[in-house]
Amino acid sequence: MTAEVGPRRRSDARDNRERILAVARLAFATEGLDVPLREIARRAEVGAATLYRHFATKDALLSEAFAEQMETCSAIVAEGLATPDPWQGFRLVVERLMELHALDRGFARVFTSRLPEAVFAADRDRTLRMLLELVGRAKKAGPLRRDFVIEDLSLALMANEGIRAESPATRVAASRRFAALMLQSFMADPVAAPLPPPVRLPLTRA
Amino acid sequence: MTAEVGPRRRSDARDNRERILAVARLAFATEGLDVPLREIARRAEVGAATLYRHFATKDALLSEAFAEQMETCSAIVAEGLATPDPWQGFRLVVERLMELHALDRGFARVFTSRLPEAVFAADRDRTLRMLLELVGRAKKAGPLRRDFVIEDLSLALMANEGIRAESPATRVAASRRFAALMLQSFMADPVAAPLPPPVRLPLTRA
DNA sequence: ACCGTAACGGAACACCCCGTCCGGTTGACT
DNA sequence: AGTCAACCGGACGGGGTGTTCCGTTACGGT
Repeated sequence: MTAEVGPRRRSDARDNRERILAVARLAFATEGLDVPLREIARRAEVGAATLYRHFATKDALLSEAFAEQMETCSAIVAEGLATPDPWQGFRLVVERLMELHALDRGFARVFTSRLPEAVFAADRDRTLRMLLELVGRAKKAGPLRRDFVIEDLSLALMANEGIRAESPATRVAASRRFAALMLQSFMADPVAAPLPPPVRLPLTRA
Repeated sequence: MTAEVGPRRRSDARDNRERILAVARLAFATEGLDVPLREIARRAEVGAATLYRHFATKDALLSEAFAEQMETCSAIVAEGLATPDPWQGFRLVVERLMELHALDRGFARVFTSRLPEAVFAADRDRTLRMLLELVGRAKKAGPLRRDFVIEDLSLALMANEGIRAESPATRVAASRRFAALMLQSFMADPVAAPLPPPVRLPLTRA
């Protein structure tokens, strides 16, 4: 799936493609999905048509741009699954996923929606299976409440998306506290643990 | 501020105004804030200009449309404050506010943003003061964790907003479970209590 | 050095939105 | 009934977005 030589491509085209992807990733991450394609083209110093020649539609661009993050998700879950203590693994997954989603608004949005573009479906399913396994272990080991369902994680991630803030830093800080709260509520025999510092939330304008 | 007779108005105009408000409330509640004004005008069987004559700008319409819900919020908090057991009061407030916000997406959005249109500022501040009082009592009584800050409620409400679903019913169900989870994490000496039923989340498309 | 063709970029298309202006219509008071 | 202000709906201008058209450029193999 990578580095197929394919028909010899012109090198400038290849460069443009990379540049567009890089710019798009940054833009979507920091500004969300509704960044105009024109703007991305402009920042990549490319005409609109060029962008469309490389990515037939906006969705296509989104899929490609987020493939990387999708793999990061997989990796996070895999790491959680590899952690000896299932609860620690679960906790790590929740914290890391939420942080990732807080840092990349666009990806968060795509992740909780469904753009079942083939690119995603595979990773998604694999990740989901690993998650189910991890959840099973964490329940069996005791700390995760028995009535937890995988949808509760979706719920938590969607909710995490709702957290808006002026700066990414603020958003991450708020998200961190939120993750700690959620984790607390996921415990079978909860113990009130200290939380990350509260965040002053200067409500966003839009 | 209400029912000023003012200069005799034509009755048809008055009717139109009411109809527009009713339609707008419904539309904003079920579809969010970005319903085109034209669409609202169309549903109210009124021309665009008519709508603008009654409400100078979209923000003006929003303010008027949500004034009612804003009062409902106040009422909820007041009721919570009037509840003998502070924790029960707090719990009631969280549950009711979240349900209200789940039922009315538009209002939720306006509430967690700041449209400090004079109409709101007053209610908002009053409500906030009551909330602080309630939080203080709930902490003093014991059940609410000491490191809870009022921003955590904002956080929870924003997060609640992130919960998307196809139907309002699904959204409310999901929101209910979410509220229960959050309440659990707000407790100083948490006891894992049963949760509302989990919700299958057929991820939304957009 | 040359030239075919892949790749390019700006402008144009089609659509949607907010907010305003205009000529015809209708309610209410005399 | 008559009159006039207030109201009405439709058309208009300005701005924005995803996507496509088409004349032009410049890569890269010979």
